[in-house]
Amino acid sequence: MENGNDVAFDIFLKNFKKNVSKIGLKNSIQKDYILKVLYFSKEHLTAEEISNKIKQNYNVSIGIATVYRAMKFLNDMKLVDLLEIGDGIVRYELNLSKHHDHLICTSCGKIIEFTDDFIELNQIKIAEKNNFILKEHVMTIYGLCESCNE
Amino acid sequence: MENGNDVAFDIFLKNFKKNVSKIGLKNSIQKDYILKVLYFSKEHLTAEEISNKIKQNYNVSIGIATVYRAMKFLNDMKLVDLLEIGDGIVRYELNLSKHHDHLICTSCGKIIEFTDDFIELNQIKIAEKNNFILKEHVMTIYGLCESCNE
DNA sequence: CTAGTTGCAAATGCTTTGCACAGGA
DNA sequence: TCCTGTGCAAAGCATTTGCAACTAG
Repeated sequence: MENGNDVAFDIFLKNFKKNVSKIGLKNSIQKDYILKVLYFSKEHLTAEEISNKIKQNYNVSIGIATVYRAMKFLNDMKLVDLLEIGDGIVRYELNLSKHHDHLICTSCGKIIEFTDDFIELNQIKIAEKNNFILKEHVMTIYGLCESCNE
Repeated sequence: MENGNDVAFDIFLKNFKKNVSKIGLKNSIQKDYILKVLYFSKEHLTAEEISNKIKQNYNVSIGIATVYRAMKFLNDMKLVDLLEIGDGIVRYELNLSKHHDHLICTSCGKIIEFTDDFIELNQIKIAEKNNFILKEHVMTIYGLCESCNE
């Protein structure tokens, strides 16, 4: 999958490149690899991990500064979400599907995603009640996962 | 208030000191001032701000390292909660009342606290559904506050 | 050709830590 | 006295930035 062809990813990448061009910016092989790694990774990766995976999987070296700049760019484009789990290192994930939140194991660091329609609805009410124009929300639940609780 | 007497705070501080002694550790004037500032501040303060406020309000200088060490200590004692709003600087608040969440204005940085029983209940269900032993949760809603939306 | 992009290294800025000294118990 | 807490400065680390070289359009 990662080294072969994936039609969905190809379409996604093509679309991304088109949008980049549309706003007058330039595409690069580096951004392609970064998106590829984010797309095929189910995990929430740090900048360091993204760089390492590109090296491992494709034997291409990308400067860490480039990764950080790409993440900022992708975040501005609303294509990437940031996740802070409290250890001072920002993790990134592609924002392809609908909004979801996270369940984090405080013992092993495992991250599980979940979606909850009630929370999605509730945040609107809370924002309204406080006269806020809602933008987004982050909900993170901390606990012990099944394995760590044995 | 801040320079006068506040019975509630005095009791709180006395109790804190008793607990510190109970676990065989030592009290210090520095921790007293740090707690005092946290107690009377309605805001969520950074380590730097805590140190500055102590200097301004009481004309006492406390090393920033001491503040960080105190925050870690107070956090371990579950007396202080950390708040990360995404700018890379950790903010602290005394955890005296029941759990609450935050509404943050992405324009001016204003922080409003709110409590929502539904969210409190819902997190339990979500944790259970994923076989997690619930510890705590953090919910943060981002948006534009009234003033910033004019 | 021209402006955005990359890579490296240096700089930044928050937080932590080593160590000598001060000060609670 | 003994051991923890403090203060300072240095170290650590993730992230950002300056700049020269590179490259897409």
